[in-house]
Amino acid sequence: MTERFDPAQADTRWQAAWDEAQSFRADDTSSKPRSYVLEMFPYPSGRIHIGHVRNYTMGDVLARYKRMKGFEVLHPMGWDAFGMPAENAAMEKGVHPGGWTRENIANMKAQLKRLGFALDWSREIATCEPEYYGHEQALFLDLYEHGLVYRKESAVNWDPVDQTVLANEQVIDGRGWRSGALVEKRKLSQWFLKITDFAEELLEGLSTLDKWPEKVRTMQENWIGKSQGLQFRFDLSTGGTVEVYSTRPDTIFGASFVAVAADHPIAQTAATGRKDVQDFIALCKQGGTTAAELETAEKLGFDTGIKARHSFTGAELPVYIANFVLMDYGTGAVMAVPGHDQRDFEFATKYDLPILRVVAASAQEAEKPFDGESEAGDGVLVNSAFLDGMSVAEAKAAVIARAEGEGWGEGKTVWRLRDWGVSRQRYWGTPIPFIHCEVCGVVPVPKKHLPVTLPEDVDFQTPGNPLVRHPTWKHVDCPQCGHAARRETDTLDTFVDSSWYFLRFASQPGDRPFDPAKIAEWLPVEQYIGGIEHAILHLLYARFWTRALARIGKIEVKEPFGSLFTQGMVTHETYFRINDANGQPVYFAPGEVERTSEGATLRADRAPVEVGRVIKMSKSKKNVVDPDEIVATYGADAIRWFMLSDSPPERDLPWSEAGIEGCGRFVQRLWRLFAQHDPAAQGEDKAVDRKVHQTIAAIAGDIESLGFNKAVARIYELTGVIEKAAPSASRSAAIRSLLLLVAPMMPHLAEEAWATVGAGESATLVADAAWPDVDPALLVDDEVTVAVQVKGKLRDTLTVAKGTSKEELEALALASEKVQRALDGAQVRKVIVVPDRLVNVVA
RNA sequence: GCGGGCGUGGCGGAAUGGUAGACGCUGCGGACUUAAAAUCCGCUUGGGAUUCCAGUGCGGGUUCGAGUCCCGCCGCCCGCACCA
Repeated sequence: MTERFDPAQADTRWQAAWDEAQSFRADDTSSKPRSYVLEMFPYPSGRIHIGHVRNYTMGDVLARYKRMKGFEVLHPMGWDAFGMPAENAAMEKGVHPGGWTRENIANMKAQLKRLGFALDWSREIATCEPEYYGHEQALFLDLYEHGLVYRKESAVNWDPVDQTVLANEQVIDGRGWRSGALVEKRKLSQWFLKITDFAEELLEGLSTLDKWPEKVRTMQENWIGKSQGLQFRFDLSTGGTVEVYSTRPDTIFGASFVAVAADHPIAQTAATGRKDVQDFIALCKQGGTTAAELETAEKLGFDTGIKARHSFTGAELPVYIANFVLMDYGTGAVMAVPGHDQRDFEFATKYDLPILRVVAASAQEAEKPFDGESEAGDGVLVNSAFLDGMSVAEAKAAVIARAEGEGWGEGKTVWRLRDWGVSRQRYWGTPIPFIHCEVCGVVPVPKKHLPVTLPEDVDFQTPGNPLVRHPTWKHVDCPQCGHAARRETDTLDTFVDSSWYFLRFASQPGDRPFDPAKIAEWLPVEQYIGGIEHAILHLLYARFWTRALARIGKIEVKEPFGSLFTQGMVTHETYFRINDANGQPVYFAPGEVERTSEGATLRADRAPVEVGRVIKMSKSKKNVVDPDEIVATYGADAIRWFMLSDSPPERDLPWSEAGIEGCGRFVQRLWRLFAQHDPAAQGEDKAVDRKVHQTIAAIAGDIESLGFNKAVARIYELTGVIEKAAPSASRSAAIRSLLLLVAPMMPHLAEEAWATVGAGESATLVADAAWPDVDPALLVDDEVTVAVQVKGKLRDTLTVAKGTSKEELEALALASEKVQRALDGAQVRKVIVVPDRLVNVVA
């Protein structure tokens, strides 16, 4: 073996060897048990980001480990290739979205290959190719046939200057990002998927996902938001009624006004011939459509002059038009209870409306004033006639029972979850396979005409959807009546693409989306790994899509991801100087900066720069590092090792130059140790044997629970033990085991060393070698260290045989000089003994 | 605003309610070397000076014993339905 490990040549050599042997190709016909390891596929932005490296390294270690444990592993990769950045590039640089995307994919694929990931590239998918999205169109039509797709009006962000629909992220402070114009809400007829039909199922399914993080399940549960409430009617002074919904019918006696959405029929009626009302409604239409924006915007209202008659008290409640009430939510009208709802409280304060207390900590506090905010907590009902003295839950039930008995309302389950709007007024997405015919209405494209492909000749020089402007693409004949008709020009939300790609990975016939038998073999995904930012939307949509396909009989599996892991971000320090002219920071890249223990200086002028906070790597803050450069300098194994070291995988990982250097050093340290493998060495070293077997067992557990940082720490520990041990057969066996333990993490180093260490063994590639066996007899130590405390404070330790009796431990502890000194003659009241762990003497 | 999470040395972190700081990074000291690199060894929570005190964001509580459990704060991060 050479003196130094040379990653530059070893990396490419072993990557080629794996390719040639097709080591990581998943075999559908294998008799081995299956394991499907999947990481969230990337958007092809152009370059692999260090966060991808972390994500894919984790999956790779698990996939390689599973192979060593004898599983047939499916570990595929693909590209979430539709989306806005390609269109932005087209507008800014005049390149075609398709060309731009495909070039990015080629670059990123080469980058991934340089990292040595054990991926089955024969199953690579790009969602922007008709071979993928054509099947998606077929599935969309299947859902349509089963009544799970429909059209309705829904609001979008409209840029009145660019005459285009904006994504939420394109709206900055209520203005269009390019035009700077004030954004308006505009209603368009759009396509929806009936995810609400699955609300109950999706909620109940969460309880089966015991290998998902608790926090993700909680977030989804809250998102689905099942609530039991009362839908009821108030009589209006203008005649007729207003239908309202409340999840807190118990607080009905605290209602002091009624608020309706700006596009509620009552508001619309009130606006006829009233300029002031029309102006207010127009004001409500300003601004974006996001929940955060709506809820943080100043609460505005307009008193219509209409009164609603309170069902119990007969009080006349003013009816306001309010900007914080949403038409798509419940009935678009609410009974406002300022005392027990914060939004209502702010509104009431602003418009000087009564704030009544109907829930209090106790009956004695019925008249207690509010302390500047509403009180949403539990308590006892007060000032509420027949409800007085009840708990919130009892009062809810009582009000619902009364309303139903008297016929003015009914208990109703309402979900926060809304149907999924999938229409996008954009080019770079899956065309929605429908045709609009003046005679026949909305007609699905016959499946035999799929895929509906995107036209290539499009122009991005004008804002708006190029599909609408295209001279010929949208003009087709109606498939039913043959008359001239128009294609749907909306494309699908890219979340649809990522809602079934894991199925296509498992099976990819040419003539249909997948083969259900193959899906049954591979699914559910054993381990899914990705960012916490996908905790709700992507994961909920993928669960929905899977259940929808199961309901219409396409597949059997109901939950796509058996186990989920959400990894943290990769972060880095920021370096900047404040620009004197405008007070804004000017950022510098890590490569431009010399870091010292005291601070940092700019290489260019040797003058200091500020060291800013450690934050998520982002181009705008320039705190990014390029994985390719790291691989070129330190090799793939060093960057992989860094990704696994130190930080728990679910937490953020701060990148540091010193850290990667340390990883590079450790690769060489292992190489030197592997070179000491001596098959002829004789003699047994029980301590080394024990350490090795304990480490093998522990690391297997660490990898299976994705505790990579712990596995790394154990490898450091074992390395230290082997280095210090005298030569023996045990030591040589330990070196061989260590090599196998690091093989999933540092596969190139492991292959290079295996050529020597594993010479003559059946597996010629370490990629095909088996995980080392554990001798259970070697897992237990025969001696243990027991802590001795006096009144909970450590005073001594005892080294005793494992299993020493309670009585003996107590005697030994009391005999300790240190214990006696700490007791200082005090009377021993009690001795707590936990065998093999500790003795606590209580005085 | 609403929902979810996190908080331990100079830094990343470890610790089934049972010895807080494993392991790594940095820094400092030493060995080897003509020298450097590489490598190896030691020290590295604070205070007090020998075996003591304090300490896991802050304030309370439960317990023989709390980083871990409970209550109330503070700070930071993620998501909020058209970013992916």
